[in-house]
Amino acid sequence: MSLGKDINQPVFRALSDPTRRAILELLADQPRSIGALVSHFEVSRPAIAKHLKVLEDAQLIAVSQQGRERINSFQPLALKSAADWMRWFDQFWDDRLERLKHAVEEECL
Amino acid sequence: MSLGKDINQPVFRALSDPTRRAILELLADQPRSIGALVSHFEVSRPAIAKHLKVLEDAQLIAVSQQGRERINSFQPLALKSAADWMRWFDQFWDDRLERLKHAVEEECL
DNA sequence: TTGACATGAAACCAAATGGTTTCATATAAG
DNA sequence: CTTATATGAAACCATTTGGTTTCATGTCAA
Repeated sequence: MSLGKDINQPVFRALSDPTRRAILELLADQPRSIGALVSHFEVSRPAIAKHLKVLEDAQLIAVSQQGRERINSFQPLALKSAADWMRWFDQFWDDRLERLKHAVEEECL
Repeated sequence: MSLGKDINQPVFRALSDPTRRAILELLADQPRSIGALVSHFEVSRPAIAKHLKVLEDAQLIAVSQQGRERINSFQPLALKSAADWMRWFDQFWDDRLERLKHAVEEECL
């Protein structure tokens, strides 16, 4: 089955946490330092730092040192393969909808 | 931020495991009993049963008892909100591509 | 140089996760 | 009825996860 390679496992893992998804949304708006991110949450700075590490490992963000700050920026590309995996089911979902529509039509005859 | 409601957290949680994603693909092909699923993997039946529980909690599958068998069927609808969340970044990704294209064009002048 | 600030890193912890084995139960088949 | 099948359920276990606190380090500013 489609297990084995599973190139986007790190991405799915990264997306499984709500805080990480929120971080991603914030970084999609604009690149930010860790400190700038922390203020948006109620967890400690090291906690956010760990989340960023997970996101970085999944290549969902890129990090660049700027003086004493680390600027984290969103990396949309990494989302693509995961999004593609989902999109396949989307098409499937449309099919089902279509079938349901047909079924309802039949029933109404 | 978009934390708080997070209606699709169970879906993202469920998708974070490769075995669970593989199960979902199998069920998208056709509904199957637990036993029919187990043969596709190298883990024990209880392990698969637990995965199915997670998928069911996320409403990614529906279960119907048929005699002594439990038939698990894929429920595409639950994927939609999660897919939508991703789709938002897709558009963003296209934007970036567009910007990059413009940047390259500028550079070539 | 001396602080103050932004962060890295380590040690530690409770809870969740993914897995197992064992035992119980309901149903289909002889 | 008896047996084999399909599953549920419980107990248990190692590892991972998400979080903390504490301490070290590098950099900007006075």
